[in-house]
Amino acid sequence: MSQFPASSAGRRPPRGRRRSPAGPAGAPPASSASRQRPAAGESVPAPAKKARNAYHHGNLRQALVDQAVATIGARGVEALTLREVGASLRVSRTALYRHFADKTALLAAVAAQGFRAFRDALQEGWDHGGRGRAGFIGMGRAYFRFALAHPSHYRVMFGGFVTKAACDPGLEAEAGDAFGVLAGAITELQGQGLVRAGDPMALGVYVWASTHGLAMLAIDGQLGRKDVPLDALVAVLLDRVWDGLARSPRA
Amino acid sequence: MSQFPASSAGRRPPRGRRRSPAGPAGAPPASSASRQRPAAGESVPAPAKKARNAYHHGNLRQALVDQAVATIGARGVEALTLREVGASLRVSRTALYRHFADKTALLAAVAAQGFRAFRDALQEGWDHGGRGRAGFIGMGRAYFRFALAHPSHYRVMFGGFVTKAACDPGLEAEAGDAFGVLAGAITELQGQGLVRAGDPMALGVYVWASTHGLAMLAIDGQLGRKDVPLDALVAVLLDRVWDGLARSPRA
DNA sequence: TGCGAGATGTTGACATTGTCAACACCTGGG
DNA sequence: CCCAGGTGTTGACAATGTCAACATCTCGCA
Repeated sequence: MSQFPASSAGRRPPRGRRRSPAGPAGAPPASSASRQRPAAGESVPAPAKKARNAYHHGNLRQALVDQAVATIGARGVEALTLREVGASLRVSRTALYRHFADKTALLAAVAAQGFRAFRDALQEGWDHGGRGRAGFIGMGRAYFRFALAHPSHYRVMFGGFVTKAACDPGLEAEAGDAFGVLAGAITELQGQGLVRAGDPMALGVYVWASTHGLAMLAIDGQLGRKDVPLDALVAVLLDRVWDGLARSPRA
Repeated sequence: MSQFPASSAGRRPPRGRRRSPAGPAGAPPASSASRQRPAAGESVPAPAKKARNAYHHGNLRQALVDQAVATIGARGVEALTLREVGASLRVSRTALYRHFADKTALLAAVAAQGFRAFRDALQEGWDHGGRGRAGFIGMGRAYFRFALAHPSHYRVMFGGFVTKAACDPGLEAEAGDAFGVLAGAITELQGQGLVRAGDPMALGVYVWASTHGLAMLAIDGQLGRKDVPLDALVAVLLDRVWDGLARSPRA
């Protein structure tokens, strides 16, 4: 939604109702139980933990996020409707407000879930590639694999639907973790003498920006009728990025 | 006030929705081939008869685009409301439908106007920098100057609000022109022996993706916490991109 | 010159959507 | 056992994009 004070009529003071939307949103120190998806994974089988009471859902919060992820994946963010999410879960349209402050908060949770999976994907690509040049390329390929396999989810993470800083400090941390994988890899490559010296953060931003940029251009159809196939573009880009990153060959 | 020179670029046949009952499947606007794209900022001999009647606006189409650009620049795309655009121009909320098929079409026009100014900015940076390495860096800086000066407009151009191919063939052409400046520069640099051989398209995508990625990350606040100032990131990125592009030093 | 067809603009209406308020239900801890 | 509060429900509302029907203006042509 708007990052600006709603132009519409002033919001009434949130009278007693609004339970702590900031409480569970960020990092609820009390309930570690509500936090139950540490690893990658897209869809989750029904929790089925508590025999659903027909009134209390059991784990509505996570179910809402999963449903939102599913809808977004299938039909895009713009098609996401709170009412439909509720209906899909056999729950009224406003049940969601017991778990999220508003639609943006739901999107933030969706983004956070994406960042966790994303981080794992990057890490996997780096490790699996052997943590050298091949690991770097592997990480890059994993980046594109993720972005192109879940373009809509990726857009929620990076498309400015959620303003991280303002919205959810936890989300910013998740995003930071994903970046951390990249920054760590660069530091390691520097240690191996494969990558030039320099602030790993700045170099990491270079790498991230390049991959992110190509992913976004591809997702948004900006590369439409270029005759070069996307795979080739990815390959060229990763090669060029590596060359831009590599230790200068004569010093 | 619009952010860009109010160019009343080539008038095309009005694409407004035709509500005529007999509308034969789209009623293709004849003579769309005569479309031309003058340089942004250029003023076509506009219909001199301005404010003529208070009923007919004179040049509502361009006024709508300008107003949309202004609102978007001031308060972001999400704050853009057709009703408000109309009200600002002293025109009813649906007057717009005589000139645009829907809101997306208006955004497409906004994007197209942005692409023209963008192309000119890139060209200017390239020329002004002397069409060598300095020109390349100048073009890159111009890129960021534009994106950061008009972040919301930039998002409309690149943020997937408009799906180019489907929406407006003209828009795709405008975007292609902007990219063409970059591709042309690369070709020229190859001719000068400064840039490695290879498909200029693919190399151009590499450069574009890198700059676009950093611009997007910056605009969407993804770099928030990093202590490295943005200027430094830009400088590092352009240097790295150039190195990745430069002729391999020993082959 | 006069006129009618189409371009341009207006008002009314509607479905959709996010969100709030007030209320109902359920569950766990004293 | 009982109630405080978490969880879910219905009703309502304002904002918005868009359509339909209508009003007004302009220009090309007879």
